[in-house]
Amino acid sequence: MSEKSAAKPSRAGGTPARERKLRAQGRRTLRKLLDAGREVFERKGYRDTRVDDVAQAAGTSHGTFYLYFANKEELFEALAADVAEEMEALADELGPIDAGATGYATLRDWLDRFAALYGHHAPIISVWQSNDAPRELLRLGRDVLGDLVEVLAKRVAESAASSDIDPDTAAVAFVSLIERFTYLVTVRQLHLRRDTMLDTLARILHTGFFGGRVA
Amino acid sequence: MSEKSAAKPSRAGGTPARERKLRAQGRRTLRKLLDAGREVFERKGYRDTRVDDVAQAAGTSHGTFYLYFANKEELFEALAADVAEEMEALADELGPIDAGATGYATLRDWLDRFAALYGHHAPIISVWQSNDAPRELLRLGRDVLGDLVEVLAKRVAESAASSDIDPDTAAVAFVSLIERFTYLVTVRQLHLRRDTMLDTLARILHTGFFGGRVA
Amino acid sequence: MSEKSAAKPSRAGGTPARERKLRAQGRRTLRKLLDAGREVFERKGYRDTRVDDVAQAAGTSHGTFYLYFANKEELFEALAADVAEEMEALADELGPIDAGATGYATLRDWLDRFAALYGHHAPIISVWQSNDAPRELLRLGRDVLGDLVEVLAKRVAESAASSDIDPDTAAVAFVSLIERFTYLVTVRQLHLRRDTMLDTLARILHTGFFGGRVA
Amino acid sequence: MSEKSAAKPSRAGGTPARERKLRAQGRRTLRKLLDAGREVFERKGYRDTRVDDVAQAAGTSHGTFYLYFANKEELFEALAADVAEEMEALADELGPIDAGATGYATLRDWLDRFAALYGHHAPIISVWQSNDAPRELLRLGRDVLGDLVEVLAKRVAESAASSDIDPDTAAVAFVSLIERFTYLVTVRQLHLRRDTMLDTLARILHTGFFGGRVA
DNA sequence: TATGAATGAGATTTCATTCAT
DNA sequence: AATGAATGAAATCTCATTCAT
Repeated sequence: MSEKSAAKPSRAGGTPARERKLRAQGRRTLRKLLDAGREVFERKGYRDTRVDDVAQAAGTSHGTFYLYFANKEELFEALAADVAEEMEALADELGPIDAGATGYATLRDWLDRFAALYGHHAPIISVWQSNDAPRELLRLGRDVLGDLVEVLAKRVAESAASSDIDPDTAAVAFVSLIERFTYLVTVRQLHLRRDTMLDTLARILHTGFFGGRVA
Repeated sequence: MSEKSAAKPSRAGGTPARERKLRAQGRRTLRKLLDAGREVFERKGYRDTRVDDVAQAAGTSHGTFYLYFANKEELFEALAADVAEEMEALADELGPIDAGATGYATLRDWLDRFAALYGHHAPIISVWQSNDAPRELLRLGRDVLGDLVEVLAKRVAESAASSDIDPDTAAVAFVSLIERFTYLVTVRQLHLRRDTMLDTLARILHTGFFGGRVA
Repeated sequence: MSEKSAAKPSRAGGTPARERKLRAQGRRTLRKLLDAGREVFERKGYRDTRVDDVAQAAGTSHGTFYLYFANKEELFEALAADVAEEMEALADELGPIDAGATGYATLRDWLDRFAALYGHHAPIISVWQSNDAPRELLRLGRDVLGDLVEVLAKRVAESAASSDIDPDTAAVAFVSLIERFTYLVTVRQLHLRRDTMLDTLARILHTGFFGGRVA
Repeated sequence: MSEKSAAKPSRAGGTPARERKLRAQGRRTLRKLLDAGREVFERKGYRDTRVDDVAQAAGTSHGTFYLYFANKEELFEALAADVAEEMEALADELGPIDAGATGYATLRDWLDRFAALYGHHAPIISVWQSNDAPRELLRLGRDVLGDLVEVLAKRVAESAASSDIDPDTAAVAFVSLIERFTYLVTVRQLHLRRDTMLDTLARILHTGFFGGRVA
């Protein structure tokens, strides 16, 4: 389990911002733009977000935006970096999963936190997966994914089920399941009770990936 | 119904095409545009595809495109309708899955066909999931998804595992897994051996969702 | 008073049609196009009428149109020529207007026929006045106008009022009044009772232009 | 109300301009676009005017136009609003017309000003009458017309001639005459001496509509 | 630091006209 | 004689980015 890193990557802003030393007012404007970015990306999606929308939502002018970010993509990356960091931290927090009740509990708890994190950052995450995202973002998505896969492959390999299944394949499958499931529930608004959902997911994953036995 | 329906929806073309009567040459051009569409959408993604690109790839002029489709979206819909139809047909072909070797075999076989179909149409499918697709396409994606979920919920409900898990949640989870997994492997080009992949997936899904026991 | 010319100018069609010898079918198609033209020009106005609209309304194909007319303007001219002819004939029918009851009656009767003719052909007429009509049409409008003005200037010059007013100015004013008035009533759909309208117009014109005295 | 209102409606510009706060330079550009609009509309007519033409005439770029007006129609409306305002002010200035020399003089004077105003704004006015103008402009034209008709109906009703003629019909006839007459003289360039013209018009209108008696 | 102003490349779409069958 | 097919010039509008104050 890694330490939560204190400083948010986004704090530095984009290239233009980093080339200057920001004073109080500058930092305030930077923050307003980041907040506005989150809000607008969520509302309109990455492609349909205009730099103008962000500037307006931040209560600044169009020109000001370019004092802090080189373009829309850079703003998004700043936001995404925060999320990626949190995601990677969460990946590190997944400990070994045994086939018994403890493993089940550990798994369910982790899923709970995963879902919460995803729910919180869904608009950002759903962009970096979205295929027609800019290269740089795809890379970032791949990195986060890679981290998750790596941890999971290790956990699966340690587990009781390791004789029957290929850990790497399984890890990708595991991530696929939780990622897409959470996406559908969160972004596409499938309505399912949270408890049922977590119980069922945990049960399936525990049984399917970790040789879990029902108590 | 597991019959393959003979007529492809796309054959009719878009609104403008349907309002004219096409002769041999017209049908040929329509076909060229559909083929070009597939190819360009695959290469550039939906958003980055220009009507001009498609026209050019089809070896026709700009204006000709609009003789057959009202706009880019209509072309995409024509292509997507074909895929949706095939997907729904495949959903109908999934029979009951028991907990034994037969169930495993049935499942593996079906996954094989699912992966093949997905692989063939990945560029189309990945668009209609992609969040910032136009409304109409989202609806289509949701329909296909709904069909899959419906069938799967039924199969899970019939199965041995039904006492521990909620069939609807499970169905969504199942679809999430196979859809996203196939996406990652196909579009994002994760390299895994096909047999290992299918074995592992089938094993996991059989155990996790259908109470499967290792032979 | 001139003879009504028996043959309608439009019968010959446009340049392409005149370069061929039309047989029965050809003449039928020509007629269908002329009728369709009238109808569509009326419905959409000159500028917003598409050659396609006319062809469709005539139940023929786009290409066929060009077998009979070189373009939209030529079709319109064919239609307008008929109207111009009728207008000019009507101008010739205006006899002398004396200051007494006979003059009043003559005037009222002629106005009645003018209004009827205008009402029947309003869509055509309102185009050739409309300022952004093509040159050729403007010329045609000017010709018709010139005819009316010429006759009226003569009638005013003959009349009792000729000492106080300039016949040419008066003629233009007269035509302006009846033309625009009829336009407003017909095309812009001002609702006025026909009898009141004719009585009032005749009274005003008789008094104002021809020294008419109330009986 | 016969006060000239100080502020020109056009000063505010179109929708986009009103959503921004203009500084000195912005106001200058706005003005250049309005002037250019007047000039180009006059030269080419509404339909044949391209946004590009206006931008070029204003010495700005294409995109700049859209910073101030949403489209060609909005620019025209801004210009037309000014004219409409002046027209309505002029309508309000027409006082009672008696049958004697005073009435004649009042009428002649008002006609003089009407002709001057029309002459100044002919290109704008001739568009809003022109039948295939956009809806919004037709409405504006109708409003101005309505104002004129209203005042005139009142003046006619008060006058000596009111027993013989219907004031509403007469009002429409009056407006028709002066509007179309001025149009023909101004736009279609009929050459008549201004004095003769005004004398004749005033004489005719005074006699025909207001029971005027020659001195 | 902030912001209004300007730019222009680029995308979409329409439609008159010509052509081949 | 008829008609479906193709073309491409032209017009509209958007928006990321740069500039000047």
